[in-house]
Order: sequence, then structure tokens, then C-alpha cells
Amino acid sequence: MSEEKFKKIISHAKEYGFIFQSSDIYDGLSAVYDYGQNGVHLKNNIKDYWWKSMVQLNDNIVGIDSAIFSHPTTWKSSGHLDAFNDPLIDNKDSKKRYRADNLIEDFIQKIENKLIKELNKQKKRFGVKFDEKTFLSTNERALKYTNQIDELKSRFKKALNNDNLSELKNIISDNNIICPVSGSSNWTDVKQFNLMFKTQVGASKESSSDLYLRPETAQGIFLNYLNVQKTGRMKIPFGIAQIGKAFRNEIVARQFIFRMREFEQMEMQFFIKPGEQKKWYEYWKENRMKWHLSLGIKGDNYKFHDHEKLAHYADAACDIEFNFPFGFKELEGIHSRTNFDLSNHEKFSSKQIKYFDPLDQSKYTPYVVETSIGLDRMFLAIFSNSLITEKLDGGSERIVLKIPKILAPNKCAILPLVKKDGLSEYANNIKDKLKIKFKLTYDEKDAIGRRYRRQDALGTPYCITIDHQSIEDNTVTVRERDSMKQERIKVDLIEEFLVKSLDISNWLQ
RNA sequence: GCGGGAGUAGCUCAGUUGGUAGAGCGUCAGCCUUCCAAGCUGAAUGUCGCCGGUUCGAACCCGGUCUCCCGCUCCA
Repeated sequence: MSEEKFKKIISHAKEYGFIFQSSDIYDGLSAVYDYGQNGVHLKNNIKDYWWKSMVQLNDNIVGIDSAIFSHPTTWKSSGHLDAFNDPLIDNKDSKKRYRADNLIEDFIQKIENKLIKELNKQKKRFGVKFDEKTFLSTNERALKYTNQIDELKSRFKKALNNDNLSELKNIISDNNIICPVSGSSNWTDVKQFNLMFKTQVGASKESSSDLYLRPETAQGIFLNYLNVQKTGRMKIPFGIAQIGKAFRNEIVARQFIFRMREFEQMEMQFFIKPGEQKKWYEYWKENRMKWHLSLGIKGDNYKFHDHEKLAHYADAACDIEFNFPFGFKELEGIHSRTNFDLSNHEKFSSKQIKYFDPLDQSKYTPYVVETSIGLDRMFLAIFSNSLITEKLDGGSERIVLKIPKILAPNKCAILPLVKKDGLSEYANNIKDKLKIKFKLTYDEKDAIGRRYRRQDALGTPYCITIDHQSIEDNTVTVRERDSMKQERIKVDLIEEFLVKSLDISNWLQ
């Protein structure tokens, strides 16, 4: 897909009320978007489809909805306070950006390597007679290296502990640390990027304490593990699912709703017996892929991508990538999180978070396999994949949003062929009966063909047209979105028809 | 954050060397009453992204700023 196609997707999303730039009248807010009158339904329907597949269809998965705020220690335990806090520096010549701490660490490593090389040289020369301690304390070159390393390390540590960014910069310039690409030491100042949004609770400055907006929903599940396990009498293996907002202060957030600063996740943490993580990791990999494919989008739009570099909490991880307009990118992650989170919360809270397994009388901190999907990304995947421009036989074009029917904002449109002769009244009666069960829409303006196209652009799967014959014999035509085929059915059977084609059991197997 | 491109009506875009804005589609009202958009009549809509400067006069020139797209970078 091309850039042009992506632009079409963005403008279609706006024009038909799916997604608006946030704070549009104030020129927008970077990387924040709002869902419009149709987008909200598509989004809610995706949530519903996920929730039902997780919580309703699995006997051993329950759902929660935890708060966005949590105790600040949560983020110490989870590792986010350390891992989400990067001092960054740019090289002005190569335009490359680095983590300042990594640059310094690499530099220290380089000196250490020199020292080791020197040691090995001496070892070779003197063989068994070589005394490392004496050498290190007497050899001039060795002393120089060790002193330099010690000095650097203590200075580096102090700077890090005090969050002293200018000192980090000084270390880099004092030691003439260069950019590996440009070879120059033409650096910008060090800037701190905290990927978590910070805020305060407490009205007065003196009594306030720092809080963070959650950067992931998972921790809310871990914090409630004990509550849910005990009150729900849950037996391992079991899962806790949650849908909710998360916030990340991304350095660059881009590509429409793909990477936003405020986004929504659908996560499920599956608690298991240690040692069984591999089995369950494979199980959820397969299960989640099945869920995606159940929506009827072509399988070659999805692929697994195994992580080689693992995050601090994981012992195995992969992404389900989707063929977005800008290439294959992460849509969902499946992670084997070990007991990293629960055991850390155990440590920091001094509460026992153990499971007593009645089957073999063992007691352990559960392991976790996580599935985590970006709701907004799922929206974009569905939306971008479904927007199609079709050439019709007569040479005309139609723009149709072929979203999975079960996710469509409106399930059907009620269209009287003409306004007069009582057709409007007849159509309104049908609408009022059906709207209790289905989200639908009504339109009596303009020629019928034009109204069909309008519904096509919104992804409405069925149009129900009332004509003069309807009044005589109580039949209507049902026009299907993708094939444009029409079928005449009894008015009384419309509901049954819609239920049948939109029943979730026909989708989720 | 750096580099490139862009911002004019809901959408796509035009706008001549600076003389205070147009088109197509869409929208609304009415006519017509027709099963796959583009039949007829009429109408509304823009501080030309925002702020400042130059000028008698700025959509156009200059400076700043915001936002979007692309590349690099970042994304435990």
C-alpha cells in the first residue's frame, strides 16, 4: 500500500465520522485523536468482540477494570521507573540519537577492554609467573586505565543518581567520546525523556505526592491478582482480562492512530504453574492468531515476529504483526513474563503473593503469559484493510468499507424507496421495532442508489429497502454490502435474518 | 530531536509578477419519485493553520509558532 492510500484512509476516517484530530479547532494536539460518531461504534464493537472471546467464552478467564492511577511503588516494582527514563543526546553531524548513559557505558567498556588486552599480553609473556595484582598496582599503563575507569564510574554513578544531565554531557565531552557514525564530538545537550506521564495527587503543593498515568494496563491486573484469585475462587491456570487506557510520552508519536500518547489496550494475563510457561505461550500464540483470522481478513496480512532481544521481564516474546499501510508492524504482543511482576510486587509490598496448588500441595508464585493488543491499532488494521475502491461494470466506482459485519457501526440501514405513499411511515415502523436489538440508521434523502453508496462508505452490511410492494405483501428487499445482491424477504423475518448473519457464534469458533 | 514535503469550504484541490478567494464532490431546502452516486431549482459554508513583520494593500514576501505526512532516530 502506498502513502497515497494511507492519506485516503485518514481523510475517509475524518469525512465519515470515524476519527478526528483531537482539539481540531485549536490546530490539534500532537499524536492525540478522537473517535467520532461512527468510529466509537467500530471501536466498541472491537472491544466487545475481544471481551466476549476472552471473558465470556473462557470459563477460567475473568475481567476487571482497574484505575488508571496506582500506588507509585507499582512502577518501581514493574521496572518502568528505571526503564522508561532515558537521558538522550544527539550528534549534530550524523543526526543520530543515543542514550547518553549507553554512550558512557560503552566508553567505559572500551577502556576495560584495553586493560584486559594488556593483561592478556602480560600473561602470555610471563606465563604462570604472572601476578595480576602486582601488575595492576605497579604497571604504569594498567594504573592509568584502572584509575580512569574508577574515576569515570564514580562520576557517572553520581551524575545518574543526581539526575545531573549537564554532568552527563560533561563526561561525554571531557572524555572526547565520539559518535560511532560521524566520528565527531559535536553533541547537543543531554535531554531527559520520561516516557511516563507524571502528575500529582493532593491539592496543595506541600501535601502532594507524585503519581504516574499508567504506561500499561497489565500492572492493574497484577495488583489485583490476590483479590481476584481469592474472591473469585480461581484455580490455576486462570486469566484476568482488562480493556483500558494507557499513556506513554513517546518521543515521536506518528502514523495516525498507530502510535499515540494516549491509547487503549486489551490485555489478558494468564496465571500458570512455573515450568508450564512454554506450553501456555504456544497455546496463546495460536489462540490469538485464530481470533484475528476469525474476522475473515486474509491470513497473509498477519505474521509472527519473535523477539530476539527480550524485555527485562520476559523469557519469551513475539508479536503478531499486521500489514498496515506503512508495512508490517506490531499489532499484538504475546509475552511469557515469568514471575517477574508478581515476585517484585511481593518484594516491594511485603505481601505474600503465592498460590497453593491443592493438586500436588505445592506453593509458588505463579508465572504469567500475557496477550496484549493495541485497540487503536486493531481499529486501524480493520479500517485500513477494509477500505476499498471498486470498479463497477458500468465504469463507475464505489468506495466501500468492507469491515467484518459484526464490527460495523450500523448493522443495517432502513431506506424507504420514496418518501410519499406511506412508505416513510411503514419504514419508520420497521426501524422502531428493530432499533431495540440493533444499532441501525435511517435515510430517506436522495435517490436510492446514492443512499446505498453512502452506506457502503460507512460499512453498513445490509440495506433494507421498503417499496410499494412492501405495503401490499409485507416484504422488503435486503441488499448486501459486498456483493450488492438483493433478496426479497418477509418483514417479519428481518430480525431473524440479521441475528443469523451477525451472531457471534458464527464468527468465534 | 534532525532533514524533506504539506496546511485555502466537510473532502480533493486551483488561485496568474502581492490588489481582501474559486472549482468539483459533499451538505441543506424544495421539485421529481426512480433499486445501485454524479436530473432540476435555490442556499449556506472560509478571519487562506495561528501570531507578528514588510507594504497604501498579504492566501502569496519575511520571521516565529502549531499540526500532519515521509525518512532517520526512538518505541522496556
